[in-house]
Amino acid sequence: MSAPTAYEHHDHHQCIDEALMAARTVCKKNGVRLTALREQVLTKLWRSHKPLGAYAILELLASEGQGHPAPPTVYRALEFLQENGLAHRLASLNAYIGCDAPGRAHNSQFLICRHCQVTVEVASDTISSALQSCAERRDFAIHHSSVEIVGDCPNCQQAKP
Amino acid sequence: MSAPTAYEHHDHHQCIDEALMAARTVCKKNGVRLTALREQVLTKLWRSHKPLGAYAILELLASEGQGHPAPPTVYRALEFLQENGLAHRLASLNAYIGCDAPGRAHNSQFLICRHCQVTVEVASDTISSALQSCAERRDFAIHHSSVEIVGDCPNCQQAKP
DNA sequence: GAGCAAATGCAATATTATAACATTTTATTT
DNA sequence: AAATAAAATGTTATAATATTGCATTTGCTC
Repeated sequence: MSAPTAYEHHDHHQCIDEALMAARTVCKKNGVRLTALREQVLTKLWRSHKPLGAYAILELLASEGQGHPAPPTVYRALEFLQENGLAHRLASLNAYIGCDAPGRAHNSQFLICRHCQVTVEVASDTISSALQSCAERRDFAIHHSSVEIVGDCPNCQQAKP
Repeated sequence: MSAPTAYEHHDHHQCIDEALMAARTVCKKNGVRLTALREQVLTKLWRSHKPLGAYAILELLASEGQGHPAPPTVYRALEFLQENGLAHRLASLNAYIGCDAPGRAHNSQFLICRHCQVTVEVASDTISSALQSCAERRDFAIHHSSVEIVGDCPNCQQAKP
């Protein structure tokens, strides 16, 4: 019984709830505070299986009554979430997404659909070790890596072939 | 007798010249025009083994007398160079770099030094096929990918350990 | 050289992100 | 519980990156 991928129909409410629970656990363990604002931002990210831009999040917050926050508010929350492994930034999109596996070591890659933008996080050991061996061969010491694979997700391949 | 990597000392003038020759060949083959402006931008990219931001290129152009071009000028040249496989955009840096192997199919990855910014393009089959098999397993059809590995290059590891 | 397409110039503006400083909230110490 | 320190958030302004739309020029074809 593995978790459904974003492409499959699933109980999305539950999916969000689980993410929030996991986030609380991680924050407790890290001795940091998952404040209301940070939790709201994380929720926005999880409501969407698509990456959200910082300004999109900003609008979502504004549209939900919480006043009209300014950019730094969102960027700081995103920074916090990233530092604690609860969210990722997708460089090729300038957008952010909730992390699939908070708490676990982070060596993830992303499959980004160029039609529907649904984005799936994967943690492929094969890819990781390919990166590692490529770097080693060149005496390069990896600090972190960004692997973003853009293409057609299963749904969109069917839809428009 | 393989080409030197960016880390090694080498005849950089020759390195630029070769890149320009290769670019001319590619453009002829593609039936497109390597105009003066495009060639200047490509030269700027090759003068540096470090990725350059669009506005940095803009300043270099300005500082070399050619009037004071506006952003679209540079962005259009960069777009052209990318379309013809002569340059790449590094998403994680919002910066651009000359392509190492113009003409050849493009399946490249980047090793970016976080200290000196020297960036090396590699074309690892191991990585490519790892990406491919990861995607296949999820019925994802790759269109293109962005692999940017950030860390410490050989020189900088020695310098500040 | 007239006509057309491609390239460039140019002005304005959109989008993404950060800096600097004031205020508020939370936790800690007394 | 009041005083203090630390963390988080609010606010304003601005930096950095990128694009749109339209005018002009350049180079090519006939």
